[in-house]
Formats: sequence, structure tokens, C-alpha cells
Amino acid sequence: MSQPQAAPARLRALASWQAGRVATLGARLTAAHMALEARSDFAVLAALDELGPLSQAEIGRSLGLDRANVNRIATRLEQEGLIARTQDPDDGRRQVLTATPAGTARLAGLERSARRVQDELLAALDVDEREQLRLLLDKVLAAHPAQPA
Amino acid sequence: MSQPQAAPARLRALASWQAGRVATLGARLTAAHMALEARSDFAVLAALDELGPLSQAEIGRSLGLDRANVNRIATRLEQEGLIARTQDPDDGRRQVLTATPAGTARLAGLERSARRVQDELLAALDVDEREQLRLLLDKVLAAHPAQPA
DNA sequence: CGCATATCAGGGCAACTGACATCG
DNA sequence: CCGATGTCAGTTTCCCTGATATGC
Repeated sequence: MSQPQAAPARLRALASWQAGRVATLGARLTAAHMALEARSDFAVLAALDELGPLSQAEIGRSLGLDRANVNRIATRLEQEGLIARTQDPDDGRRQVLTATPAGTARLAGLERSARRVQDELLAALDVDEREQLRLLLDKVLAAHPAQPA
Repeated sequence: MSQPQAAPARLRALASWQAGRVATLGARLTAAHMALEARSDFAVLAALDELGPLSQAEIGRSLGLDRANVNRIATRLEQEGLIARTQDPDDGRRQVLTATPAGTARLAGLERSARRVQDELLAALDVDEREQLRLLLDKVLAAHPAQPA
């Protein structure tokens, strides 16, 4: 029986590969506690909670999701009664999304679960290291547009 | 026209979400230069180059990929003539993978492309910050098994 | 006309599951 | 018998591309 091989140094040096592995680990830990789509739900509900009612296009720009993706998530959230779609009276194109009370309650639950997953994922890092990691990733993200050109 | 909204603070505080966004950005930058599967190819070819001939199961443990995934990648690489599959004489189950000269050449090309993508992705970070990010992500990954329990 | 928005159909990669046969 | 390996079929999620219709 061969013991688990370490990942090649050339991969461990690639931030994109490392980030992908961390994201996969996060998804795996999330899936252990709840359905996977909960991550998209959390993102959209958090955006509505912090930024107020938004159109689907604005949510896409905020979260880095394309319109088709936002539409799919919004349809699911609406069917579950967590958000409401209302026509913008000033702009007939826009579908303004608003969180329902059930959506707000759902957000609170998801936030607790997210915090638990976060703790499992970053168990090896102390408080200072977690903050460093957060700042570094934030700096990387801030330098790139959220959406494809 | 509303300016691009910033992501909600609750998401920017989640390492798993940040990592996912960085990974998506990496994939997007990669896709601008080459086919997306090149990332899997690079991972497997780098593992063979650094660790020597490996079975598919060993590659999976090294890279954190499940058997089905490794099998799919290996089949593609074999069809492209980049690796060779040979039966292990001592263990009839194992399919040992070896890089062909074409595979080694391909690896060198992919490494140059990966370095270019890496520079685009981390453009906002200086050398010290890149090293800090690498160490922090490595620490997170080292604390978790590469594969699901 | 242009551009933005919403919607839908569909493709593609990656992660996972379950099943099966084979071999140690 | 049990466990590991390779292989395959199928599901799901996410990202992306087009096409369409509608409104500014």
C-alpha cells in the first residue's frame, strides 16, 4: 500500500490550482451539512440583505455571475418563496428582487452554517492568518472585473 | 446606469467563496489562452514528471481527484499520445501511467502558459504577498485529506 | 438604431455516486 | 471473504454561449 503522495511542487506553486482545491474542499464540507445550491442562495440573499432590492443584472455584477445563472437561481428562490420578483415601474425591463421574511430567515440559517464550514475549512489557521488570507484574496479579486469582458 | 456593486461583506468574509471566485478567474484567464482541459493535463503530467510513473489511483490521491476523473483524463491523454498505459507485471489491477516524449514537451509548454496566467491572476500582489498567499493556501490544504473520506 | 434586460436552450468541465469486473 | 483498482454510466452544479423578446 502506497502512502498518499504529496501534490507536485509545480501545482502547489499555482495559486489558481490551490484556490480551486480550497473551493472544492469548501463545497465538500458544505455538501456534508446541506444542499449544494445553498451557496448560491446564500450569495443572492446576502446581496439583497446588504444592498437592498436589486435587479438580476445588478446581482450578477455584484457577485460575478452571468445573467443566465442569476436567472436560474432567482427562479429557484422565487419558487421556494424566499424572494419576490416585481416589475420596476420606471423601467419595464428590470425584474427587481426582494427578500421575503422567509428569505431573511433562511439567510440567517445559512449564515450560521457558512460560519461553521468556514471554521472547518480554515481550522489550520489562527485568527491573524485568516485575516491575512482574507485580505490577500480580496486584493486579488479587487484587481479583476467580476464578469467576463 | 448603476456602477458595478461591490460584493456583500458577508461573502467577502468567506474564504470558500473568495477561493471559488479566484478559481473561476483562473479558469477564465486560462480559457483565453487554451482549452480548459489543459489544466487537468498539466496536473497529471506534472505529477508524472515529479513523482515518476504512477498508477491512476496514486495520481488521484496526489491530486485530490477521484478515480473516475483520473480515468477520464488518462484516456484523453493516451489518445493524444501524451502518456502510455502499461500493465503492472506485479499487480494485474494497476495501470501504470508514463509520460511520452510528446507528453514531456507538452508539459513544458503548459508550464509556460500556466506561469503567464498566474502573473495575470496575481497582478495586484507583489512578490512577498504572493509567497504569503501560497503559504497560507498550502497550510489550509495540508490540513485536509485530498480525497473525500 | 444602438444598448440593456430577462429568459431560455444547450454545451462543456468538474465533482460525485453507484455499479461492475478483476485481481491481491 | 474483504479490499483495492480500473472502467463505465449517469447525475448535478456551475460557467459560458447563443438566440430571442422586450423595453430604454
